Amino acid sequence: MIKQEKQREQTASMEDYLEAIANLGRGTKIVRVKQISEILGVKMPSVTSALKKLSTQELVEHEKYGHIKLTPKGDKVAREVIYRHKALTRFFSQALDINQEIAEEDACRIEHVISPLCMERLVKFVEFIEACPLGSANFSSRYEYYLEHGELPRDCSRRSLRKRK
Amino acid sequence: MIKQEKQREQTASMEDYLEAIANLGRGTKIVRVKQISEILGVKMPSVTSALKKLSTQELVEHEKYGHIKLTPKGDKVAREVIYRHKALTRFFSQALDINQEIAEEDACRIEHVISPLCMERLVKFVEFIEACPLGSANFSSRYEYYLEHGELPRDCSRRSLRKRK
DNA sequence: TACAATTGTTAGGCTTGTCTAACAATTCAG
DNA sequence: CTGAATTGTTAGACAAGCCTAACAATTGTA
Repeated sequence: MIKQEKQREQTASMEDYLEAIANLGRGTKIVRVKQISEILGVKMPSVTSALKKLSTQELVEHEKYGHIKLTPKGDKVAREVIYRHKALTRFFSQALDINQEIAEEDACRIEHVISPLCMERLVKFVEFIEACPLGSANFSSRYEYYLEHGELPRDCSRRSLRKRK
Repeated sequence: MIKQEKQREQTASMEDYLEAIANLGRGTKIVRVKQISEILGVKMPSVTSALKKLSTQELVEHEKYGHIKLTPKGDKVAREVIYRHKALTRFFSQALDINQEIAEEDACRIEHVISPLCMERLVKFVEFIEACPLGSANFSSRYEYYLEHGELPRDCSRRSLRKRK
């Protein structure tokens, strides 16, 4: 709970705006203030003022009543946020067996505060339990058994492993 | 990145204050404004004003220049935060093999935003990989191998499992 | 006990990010 | 092509949470 020194270059809010713009702008689609406001659950004036702020930071291109587009710099930040978002969602849904909706919600909040190291390890962890045959074949199912019954499955020891179908 | 409807009853800041007071007050120790300010990395006037706010919410007992103490209600909130803090730290350090300092830092931030379900699953997950012999005996070491070499260890299949020492 | 050092509070300012109300531009339908 | 509907912007207010400067209470010490 100790406050930390080093801080992110963008606030959670600004990261949300960048992320939303990136997602809405997929494949040359036109991005509108209204859409951003709906996705983020804020009113349009909040979007306008965020766009102004992001413009002065050269993360977004935006002129009055005109197009909205990420600069390369803004796009880079957005892609990083989206990467964290996806990785977290994947961890929660695949590794922890949490339903998509809640997995997304938590990812939305944690994506703004997790450190690069934890992020990297989480990704490796998911890769690992997906890649390792032991993981995919047995780990998940035993974990699920544990979730459901609150105790370890009978085959949860090396000795009995080969007997599993 | 979609903004969510339901929100916590306390802000991250207020949770931090409650957590700090609980930690400082362990075993009838006297809690001081100065200490809180140092732990949280804020100035004393910020603490005073937070205490005022928490008093009106009946989470803290505090009179001018006097003692600082959590009410039962405040203590409950604090214990929940501390529980999340510890569980997250444990997950990062034990399961992801992240050093204590960074594990704590991330826990400090994530403890304020993680959902009850993800929290619960994370706890179960750590319990599971600690309890399951397969986990403790092999899982960790194989994960560490993977972290270090970026590829799966040779024994990462059921067939070769019994050969492992 | 008195004064110096320390601790705590008050007052007021600042930033971030939200909102509402009012107005302006754009778009669309007839 | 023009007026109505929609979309976007501006202006200004507000809450949270931090800060500094100034002052007040408490504590400790000679």
